[in-house]
Amino acid sequence: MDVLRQPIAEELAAWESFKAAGLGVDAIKAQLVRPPKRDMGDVALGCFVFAKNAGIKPNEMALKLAAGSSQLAVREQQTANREPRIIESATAAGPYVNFKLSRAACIGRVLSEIERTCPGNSIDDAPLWSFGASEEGRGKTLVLDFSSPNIAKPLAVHHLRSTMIGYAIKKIRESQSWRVVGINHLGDWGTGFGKLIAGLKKYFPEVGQRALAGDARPLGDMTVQVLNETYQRFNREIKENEELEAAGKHEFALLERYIEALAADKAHEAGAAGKANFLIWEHARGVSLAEFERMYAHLGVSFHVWPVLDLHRKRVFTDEPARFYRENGLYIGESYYVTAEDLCRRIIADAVDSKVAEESEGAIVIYTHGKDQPPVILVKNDGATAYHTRDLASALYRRRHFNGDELAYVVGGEQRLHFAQMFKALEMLGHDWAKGCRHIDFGLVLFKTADGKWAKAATRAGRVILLEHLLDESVDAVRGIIKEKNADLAQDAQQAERVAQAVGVGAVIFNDLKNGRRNDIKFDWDEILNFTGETGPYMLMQFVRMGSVTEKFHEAAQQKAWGAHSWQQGDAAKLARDDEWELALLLANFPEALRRASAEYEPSLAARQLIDIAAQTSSWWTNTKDTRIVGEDAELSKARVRLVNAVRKVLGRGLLLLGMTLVERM
RNA sequence: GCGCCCGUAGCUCAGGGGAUAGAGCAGCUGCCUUCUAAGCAGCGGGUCGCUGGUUCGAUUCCAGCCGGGCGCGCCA
Repeated sequence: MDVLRQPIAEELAAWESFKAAGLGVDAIKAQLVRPPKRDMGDVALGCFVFAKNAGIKPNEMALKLAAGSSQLAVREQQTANREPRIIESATAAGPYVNFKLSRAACIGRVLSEIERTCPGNSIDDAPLWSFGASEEGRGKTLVLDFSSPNIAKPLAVHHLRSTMIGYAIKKIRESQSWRVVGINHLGDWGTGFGKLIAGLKKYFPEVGQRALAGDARPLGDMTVQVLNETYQRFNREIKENEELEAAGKHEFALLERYIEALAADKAHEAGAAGKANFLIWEHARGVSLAEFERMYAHLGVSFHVWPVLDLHRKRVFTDEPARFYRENGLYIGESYYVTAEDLCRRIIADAVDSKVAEESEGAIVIYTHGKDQPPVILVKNDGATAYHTRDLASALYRRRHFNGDELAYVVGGEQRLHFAQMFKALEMLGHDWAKGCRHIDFGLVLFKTADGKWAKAATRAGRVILLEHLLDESVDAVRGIIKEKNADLAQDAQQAERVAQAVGVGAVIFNDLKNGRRNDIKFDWDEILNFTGETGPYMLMQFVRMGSVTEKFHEAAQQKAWGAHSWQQGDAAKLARDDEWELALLLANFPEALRRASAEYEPSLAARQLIDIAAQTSSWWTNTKDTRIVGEDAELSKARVRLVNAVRKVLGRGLLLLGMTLVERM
C-alpha cells in the first residue's frame, strides 16, 4: 500500500468530510488497513481513534467520513488535468470506511514507480534497482557486528545465522540510506589460544621448534580441522592433568605480553618464546581466515582486514569509501583491542577512578545488574583482560572511528545477558550513546539428540554440521534437479554449475531468513533439502519465469510486429483481473515491508512480503494459462508483460537484499 | 533457585487491541501438445498453553500458573 498510501491519504484529506473532522494526511495514513475480505473493498480506514478524539462512536464517525464521497464528481473536475483520481467510492461499514480504488490508476502508479526506480533489464543491472529506497537514514551510520566466528574452529551451520542475518540487515539498512560499516569481530584472542599453542607444542613438537626458529609458517599445512581437534584433545587431557591448565595460561600470557611489546615497538625485549607463540597464533589466524574466505565467497560476503594497509604501512583505505563500505565489511578481531590505543587499559582506569568498578575475589568487576547477578569482569584475577573488556573497548573504538549512531551486534540469543551488561556498563561509565547500542539476537540451531529431543549444537555429542557440508549437500541436490528437469541447462555445464551454486546456496540462505530471527531453528535435512513451497528455489523460480515470459514476448513481438519493447507502453487499464490487482497491491506494499525490516532489524519481514508476491505471481501465471500472459491480444499482452517486468524487478531487488544470487534460468 | 526468551493446525511458522485467525510441509483429489509442474487448484485439519485482569471489544496488552529453551564471575 505504500506507493498508494500517501496519495490515498492526500486525496482523502481534501474531502470536506475529512477537513471537517480535522484529519490530516498523516493521521489518515496511520489508520489505513486492508479489509479482511476482498469484497469489502480495497482499503479500509479504521475510525476508532478519530471517534475517540471526537467523542462519538466509531460507527458514527465512519458514516460522517464516508459521506464525503458524494463530492467525488466535483473532485473529478478539479483533478481533470492531473494524475487520475484513485478513490472511486466510499462506504461506511460499522467502525470502518471501506474504499474502492480505481484499479487502472493505482496499477499505473505502482508500475511507473517500479519502472522509474529500476532501470535496465539484465540481472547485471539488478544491483542498481532501488524500489523501496528511502532517505530515512541519510547521514547516519550503523556499525554492524556480524558473522564474528572464532578462529581455529571450522564454520558450522549456526555461523550462517549471524552471517546471513547480518548481511541482509546491512543491505536492507543501506536501502534506507544508512551508511553501514560491517565488522567481523573475529574471536581470535583469549586463554583458549594459549591452550591451543600448548597443545600444538605438546602433540606436534616440530611446530614449536619451527616457531622458535622464526618460521612464519610453523603450522606447515595444518588445516583448521586439525587445529580444532588439537584444541579439543588438549582440553580433554586437562581434565586428567590439571597442570596443563596452567601451561595453557602461561602460553597465552607470553602471547599477550609479546603483542603488547610489539605494539610499543619493544618486541626485541619480549623474548623468543613470546615471538614463537605469536608466530603460531598468527599462522593459525591466517589458516582460519583462508577457510572463512572460501565460505564467504560462497555466500557472497566480503571482509577486509582493518586497518587496510599498503606495503608501506600507510592507510590506503580507498578513493571511494562509501562504495568500499557497501561492498566490504572489516575484519577487526578481538586481538586488535588488546593494543589499540590502549583502550582496554583506559577503560579499566576510567572504571576504577570513577568507582564504577570495584575489586572482588581478586578481579576488577562492575556490578551492572545488582550484586546477585554476575558482574562484568574487566580484569581477571590473573591480571589478564576478559572478553567484556575487549567488547567495551571495541564499542568505544567503533564509536570513535566510524562515528556510529547505532552500534548493533548480530549475535545469538544466548548472549543476551552479556550484551545487557555491556550496554549498561557503557552507560555507567558515562557514555550516553550507549542508548544507540542494540543486540540483534537470534535463535539457536537445534539438533536431534539420541532420545529424539532437540538440543543445542555440541561438537562432542556429534551434534554439529559444518557449513560447507550443508552448502555442498544443497548445491548437490540442485545439480540433480537441474539434470532431471532442465536438460537444456544441464548441457551447458558451466552455466548449470553457476545456477546450481546460486540456487543451492540461495535455498539455505532463504531458509534461514524467511522466519523471525529469534526462532530457534530445528535442523532437519529433509526440510532443508526440500525445495517445494516457500523456499529459495521457489522464489528464484518466479523470478526466472518472469524473465522467460519477457523473452517470449520479444519473440512474439518480432513475429507479429508489435515492436521490440512495446510492452513498456502497456496500458495498466488492461489489467482487470482480480489476481492482477492483488499482485499490484502486494508490489505496492514492498517499500513498507522493507522499511519495517530495516527499523526492526528483521529481514524476515522483507522475505515474507516477497513470498506473498511470489505466491500471487505463481497463481496468476497458472490461472492465465488459457489466454497466456503473452497471447494473441497485443494490447493485453503488452500490459501483462509490463506487470511481469515489475514483479521481476521487485523480486530480484528483494532477493539481492537478502543476500541471494539471481539467475536467468534454472 | 534467580534472570531472560518462547507456547497459534499432525509438523515448521506468519499474524496481532477490532470485521469469519492465515501460509508452507506432510496426507488425499484433480491439472503439463502451449510463456519453466522446483508449479497451480481443491479437501480435511484450530478451545491461538491454562486461569484471572484491563477494555465497548483480547489470540494480541497485564499478572499468576503450567510446559519448553537459554543464561547465570574470571571460556569467548
